Amino acid sequence: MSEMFSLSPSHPMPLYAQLTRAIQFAIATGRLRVGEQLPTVRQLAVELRVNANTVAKVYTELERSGILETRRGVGTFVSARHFAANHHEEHEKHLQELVDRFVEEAGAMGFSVDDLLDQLQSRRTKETKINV
Amino acid sequence: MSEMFSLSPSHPMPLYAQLTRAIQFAIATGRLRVGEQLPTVRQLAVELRVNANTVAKVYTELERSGILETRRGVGTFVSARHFAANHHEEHEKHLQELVDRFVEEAGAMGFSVDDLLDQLQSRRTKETKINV
DNA sequence: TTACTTGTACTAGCGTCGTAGTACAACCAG
DNA sequence: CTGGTTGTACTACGACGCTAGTACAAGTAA
Repeated sequence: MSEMFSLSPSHPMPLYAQLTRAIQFAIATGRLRVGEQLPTVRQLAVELRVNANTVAKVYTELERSGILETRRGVGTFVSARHFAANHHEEHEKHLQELVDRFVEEAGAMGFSVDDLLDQLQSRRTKETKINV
Repeated sequence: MSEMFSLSPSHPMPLYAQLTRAIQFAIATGRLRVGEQLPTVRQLAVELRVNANTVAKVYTELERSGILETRRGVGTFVSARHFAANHHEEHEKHLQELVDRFVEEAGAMGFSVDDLLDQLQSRRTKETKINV
């Protein structure tokens, strides 16, 4: 494990957000598997040259989302619960919220839902998306 | 013109952003037509109980985007240039950027483009969207 | 030119957010 | 129990963004 994740302090996106995304992405793409242990808060903090609290906040937040599971004195792990049966409902809800925001923003710019559909359609055929 | 726009100071979205959206939306829906004059910076500031500078910044920004046109000593108007022939390319570019962000965010959450398409599809049939 | 309108530039204050520092609490292994 | 690990709570500082205040510049109309 040379470098688990990588952050750019100069990037406008805050460190904690970058790390959150990185972890979610790693799980979604299978680079982190269910049950697997993540680096220690301090360990990852040193590696990323970041305060331990920043890492801890990310872990806490992801635990709240049900993605991670943490045991004091042991470590933090990729949760199995998140991938259980009832997970679908929650996940679906997130998707709905995301699309809500998206449609709203697009509307303010004068785009219709159909415009968005067209754009997305062209992407579907053009690119080969990473499959989880 | 009782109240051109309305803002919520308590809303987390900053005033300038609210106003920007409101103006864009008014133009997109035809409530403000090409060539029409907008309220004066100070006039609108008083009406919205906001500093004149806040309104001015919004006007300036929208002028940069080519949506408005301002003439000193006269006022600010809805630009015709923005709706010219070459406007389409630029507008299309904005749409692409928006969709880029969208797909990226969704990807981080583990959603595929097809998932997004499904969600959007259901919205298209469910709601009757405002047509510009 | 002069009076009055318009938008603009500069500055300061305030709040919020992100991050780091430090000290604490829970847990495991011996 | 004891030493060392783990995550956690609290606090404070710095930076940035948003808004307001004030003074200025450019244009119009008489």
